[in-house]
Amino acid sequence: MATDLQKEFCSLRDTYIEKQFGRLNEMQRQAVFTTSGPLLILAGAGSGKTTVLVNRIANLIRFGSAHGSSYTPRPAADEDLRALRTAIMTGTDVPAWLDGMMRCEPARSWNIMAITFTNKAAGELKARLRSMLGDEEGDEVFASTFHSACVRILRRYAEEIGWPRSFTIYDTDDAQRVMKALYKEQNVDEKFYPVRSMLNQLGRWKDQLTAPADAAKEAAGKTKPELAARLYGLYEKRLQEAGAFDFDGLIYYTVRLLQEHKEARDYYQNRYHYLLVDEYQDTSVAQFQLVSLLTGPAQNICVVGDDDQSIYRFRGATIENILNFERYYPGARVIRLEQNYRSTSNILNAANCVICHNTERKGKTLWTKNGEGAPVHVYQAEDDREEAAHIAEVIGQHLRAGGRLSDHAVLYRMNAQSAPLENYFTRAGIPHKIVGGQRFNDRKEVKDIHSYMSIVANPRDDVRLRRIINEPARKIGASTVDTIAELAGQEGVSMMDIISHADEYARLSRAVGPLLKFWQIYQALQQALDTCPLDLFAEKVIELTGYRQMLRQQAAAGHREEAEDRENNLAQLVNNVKNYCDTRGVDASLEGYLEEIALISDIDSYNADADQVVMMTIHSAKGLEFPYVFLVGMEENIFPGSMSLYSEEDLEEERRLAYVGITRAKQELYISHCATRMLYGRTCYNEPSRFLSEIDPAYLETTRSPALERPSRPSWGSLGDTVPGGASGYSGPSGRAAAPRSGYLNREYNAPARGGAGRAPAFPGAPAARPAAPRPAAAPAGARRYAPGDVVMHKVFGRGVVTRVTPAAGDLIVEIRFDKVGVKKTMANFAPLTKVSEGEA
DNA sequence: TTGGCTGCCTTTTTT
DNA sequence: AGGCAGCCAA
Repeated sequence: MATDLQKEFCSLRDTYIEKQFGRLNEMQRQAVFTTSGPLLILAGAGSGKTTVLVNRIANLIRFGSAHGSSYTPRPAADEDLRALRTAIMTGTDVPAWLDGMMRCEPARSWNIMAITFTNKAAGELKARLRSMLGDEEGDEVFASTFHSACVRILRRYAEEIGWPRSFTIYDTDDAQRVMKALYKEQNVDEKFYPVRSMLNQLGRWKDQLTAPADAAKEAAGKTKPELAARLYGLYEKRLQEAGAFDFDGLIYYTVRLLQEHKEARDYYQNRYHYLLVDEYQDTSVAQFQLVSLLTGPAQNICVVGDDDQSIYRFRGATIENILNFERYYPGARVIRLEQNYRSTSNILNAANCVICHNTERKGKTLWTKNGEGAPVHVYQAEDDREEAAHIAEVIGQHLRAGGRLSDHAVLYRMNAQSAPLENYFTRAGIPHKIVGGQRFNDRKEVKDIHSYMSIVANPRDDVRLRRIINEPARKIGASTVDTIAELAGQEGVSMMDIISHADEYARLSRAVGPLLKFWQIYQALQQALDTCPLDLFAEKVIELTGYRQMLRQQAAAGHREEAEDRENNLAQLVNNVKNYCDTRGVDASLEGYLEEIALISDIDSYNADADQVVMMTIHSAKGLEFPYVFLVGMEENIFPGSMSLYSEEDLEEERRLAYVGITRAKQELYISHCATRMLYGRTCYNEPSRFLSEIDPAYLETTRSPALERPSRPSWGSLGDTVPGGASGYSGPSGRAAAPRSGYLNREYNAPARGGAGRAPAFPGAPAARPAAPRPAAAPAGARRYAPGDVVMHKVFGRGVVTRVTPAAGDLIVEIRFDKVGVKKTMANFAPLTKVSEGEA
């Protein structure tokens, strides 16, 4: 029986704990104080879910389930109450001797596991835990991505399920190579069943935990599924032989391991008492199963997600996980976080309007105490180029008013849309960064060198071996490689084993020279690994394999630009290895490095600090926020994409994507669409997106391009205003100069390759052979010449004075000191620049 | 075996 | 438009 003193102590303790989390709103606090049992937090965009996660972990560690309980480890004394009251009043921590009474069944930090989807999210979580709990305690919480968590588990138990401890991780490209090899062996026609869709199918099976045998049963009698199921079995076998997992395999086999091996299961269930899962709406069946296996009977599982932001259904995410959470876990608590701290109400209302049109959702309406803000700007552009110009102009206005470039993000549906924007931005001299698209580690030369490094770490890795055995060319052709593979298959050894005694096989006699030479190179690499630090090893790989020499030759043979680029990328690779060594110190290992690069992506290295406009797909932008967001290409066939127009489910996913895009904006949102656009080399006329018409016009402010107000005028009629004298390219005095290679202007130097031709289009996409005739008088021939002292008007940066002019690559680099935004460099032929007055020559 | 040319296809993609 | 795969000629 609790004494009155104890009761009072508990109530004061509640007050104290509440105050510790006083900056949270009521719903957030409820989420934090629900410490045990299954909990589903439906967290709307911008509702502070990371804050909730971090605070919930902090509460688990500092107070456990003390809040709202009547537990005290010993009878409370007057002195205890007094100290507690003081702490509450002064806002200080309780004295150490009270610590024991403040907590009930607290968790230790190493008993907590938090799983996210991206390295970036995991990193952010870790950083915030460190700052809340202190470095030491914060680091002890296991926060990682699904995939790294699985790698960690498999590194411990892989042998239990027949994989080597030092397994390799295959990316999509590796997987494709395996599948293509299988197609060849099995005489499957790629046109009958494209490799991509085949791999998608296998991925879906793995996401759904369907084993090859079950897939075969399910597929019986249907030609295509039967083929897929057969290849599924072969593919998995092939990967096991290579000692590799693909991305889906990492999850799939971890689940299998935990299902089948009690010891492994018990280990993790005893180790982790509390599980938290972020972005739960993006989990697959397999990931759900993984989580529930790790949770064990205690069911202390907390998942955070937003069904309205589920945008990876196409990759196996099942929105049902979130919709059915309560069915899986009877008695689960559901808490909705609907207060938004990010956006203005106009932006939020627009987002709500759009998402309301979906039927498959839990239902949730975001609101905010932030003001109404500006209406959502909708701009109808003439074409994609003019859309870019308009965005640049708006950014320019903000800059002149003191805004920062990095406050602006341009978001699009697909990577292909970045090209016209990027063109305009580089030419106008607007610093920008494209996130996503071709990743550094996906570049051919980088992948090649990594493949060499992989086969040193894992000689069984036939896929990577095939990749580089003739790269650079060493007279080991496809037929030789096939023979080796066949021999390896017959003898049940790896291809490298065959190569190491190539001279013993009559069938390889023709290629025996090159093969033994390759074997020598391989041995030299192994030796280099044993004797050098890792970064030097990487350097030696580039050298010993002849890769550098090959690039040098290509450079000499007239591909200088490309070959130099590649060599620079390899230098960067060596740099990355060095960085890896520096951060890992004595723990650095080849396997560790390869694992890291396999699991890291472009968005992870996105750094919001650099003052640049960011451009990325909406998918990549999930989880990010920006004061000013431009949502471009809001057109039917683009957004929603033409592939999704005929399926209600796909359309709903597109709509969620639109919702994600809209809710990235904090202060102002600019949505634009074009009357005309170039897509796949074809001119398209797309209607404005249906998502636009779903928004109540009360939240919108619509403007059109001036060019569209005069529909009879040819479209280029307006170009002259923005690009004076565009047609008469000034060619640098001596034609092409060597391109300097620094700064954000990098790509511009290459751009005007058509340089001195005199008929170069003002912009890509502008009519190429436009005669000099219909151009406004404001742009006389020769307007492209600038001299220091000239006063110019730039469409984005405003008024400025030319400080320096340098000829380069058939164009002029004009350095201008702008009144409002400081010194910038632009290209004379392409910048939206007008001369106001001549300087003193 | 290599390289060049032609013809095809084109979403999104945290890992 | 552009990147890639596949085919053919040397």
